[in-house]
Amino acid sequence: MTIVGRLVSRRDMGKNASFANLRDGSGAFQLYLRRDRLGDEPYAQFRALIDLSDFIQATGTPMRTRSGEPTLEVTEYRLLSKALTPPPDKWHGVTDTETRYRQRYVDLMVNEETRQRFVTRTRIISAMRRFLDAQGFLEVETPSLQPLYGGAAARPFTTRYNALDQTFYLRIADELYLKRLIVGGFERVYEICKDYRNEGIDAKHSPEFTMMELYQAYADYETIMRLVEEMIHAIALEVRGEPTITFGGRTVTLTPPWRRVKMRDAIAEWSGVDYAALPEQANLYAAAAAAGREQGKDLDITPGTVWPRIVDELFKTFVRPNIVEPTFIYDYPTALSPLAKGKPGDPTTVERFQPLILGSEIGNAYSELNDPQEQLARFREQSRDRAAGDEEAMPIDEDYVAALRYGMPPTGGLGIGIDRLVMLFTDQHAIRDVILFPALRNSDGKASD
RNA sequence: GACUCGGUAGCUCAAUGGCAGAGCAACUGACUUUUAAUCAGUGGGUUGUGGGUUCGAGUCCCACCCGGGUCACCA
Repeated sequence: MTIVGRLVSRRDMGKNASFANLRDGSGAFQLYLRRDRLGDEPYAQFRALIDLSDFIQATGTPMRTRSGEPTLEVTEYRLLSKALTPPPDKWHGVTDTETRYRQRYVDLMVNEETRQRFVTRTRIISAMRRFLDAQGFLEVETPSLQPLYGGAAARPFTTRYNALDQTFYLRIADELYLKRLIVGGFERVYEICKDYRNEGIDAKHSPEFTMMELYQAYADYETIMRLVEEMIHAIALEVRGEPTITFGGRTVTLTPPWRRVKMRDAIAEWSGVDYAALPEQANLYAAAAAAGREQGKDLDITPGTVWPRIVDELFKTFVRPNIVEPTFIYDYPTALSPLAKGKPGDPTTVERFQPLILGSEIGNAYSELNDPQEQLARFREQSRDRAAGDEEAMPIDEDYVAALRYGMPPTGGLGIGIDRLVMLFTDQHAIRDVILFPALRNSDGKASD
């Protein structure tokens, strides 16, 4: 029998024998090295030259020790590659968060739990791919470098495209490109890719994050709700072997159908405020502030806060913490969603929903706005907000409007934040812990340019 | 960006303003079924950086750097 791996521990017993453990991707295996089996010279060299973290290949005969541990009694070994830096403390490992992020390879080398977490991340993504592929979705690739950004409300990273001698932006979303593909005749497309938003970093936000977006022709947001609950359920079965997840000590079942609650009803139920009956900003503000006082909740609003922000704040403060079981919150105010299709006969509301699990928003979906004139009007509204100082309002994408003029079928769309989903599945409360190499400032403190 | 906690040996951590230490790792030696092996010994430090107070600073003060947390920002 021959095995290879990294030397992760050793116990030398006198001049004539050693135990050691080799680890490879499948686990660790014990070696027993005796001078009388290996020969004087090779054994002496093992003692003198082989260090922890070296990669070696060992050949020998399988045996069991007194305590019954499967062990390879080595007759021959070979150094495959040499480690110059010794590994961290064998018992305490590495706990320093900065080291774990900066030198993730050390974290992975030492902490089995970290390795497992990233394996789970990969399994979640491949389960998602399998599910979508089986549903007939076509995985596509769209540009990361875009002459015009759009598809979300966010500040972009800006860069220079030398060959084109033009300013480009790193994508904040792939939405507008994917919908161009729907116009082009693809009926089910998806893309799993990095989006980049030039904004703050905290436990739930990383400027560089992974998103899955999909678009399905001849579908609406109700179709997408069914797809989401089935997909997340399927991923749980595949990754965890059961339709549940446990996060922060709470366990929920993901079996469809999930609860469906209208945004308006949810806010009315938990805060007592019916925003649809209060179209005037001043009235809504007064009602929200009163509800906050009554329930002793601290709302982050001022008399100047715009109407849609107050609705959002009501939702965040009163509703979100109470949504534990998987739930679709649906039918959002139009002002929050410039790319979503309005509800028939109700210009104040769009066909949009967000799936919530254990208080966490794992995605965003809507019936896509496919009316070019309406879309242009919404873009112009954004453009006015932009002129008024809203840096996150979307720029007008003339070519996207031109695409819609060729006709886009009724379409349902979805975005799932992969990192947040992985956080839920792995019970992690910091997004950095599900990203292999989270962005950190230069450790020497010097600017790099 | 604000507040707050932290940064000491390769790793995990100690040290009333008074000689900078332990365990693991490394190195030397003992031990041929150990597994956090055991035992004896040795070496290892610009205490994040730069100033200041003091007879004396890891410790107190100021500025800065890096990281965590909370908040703000981010639907």
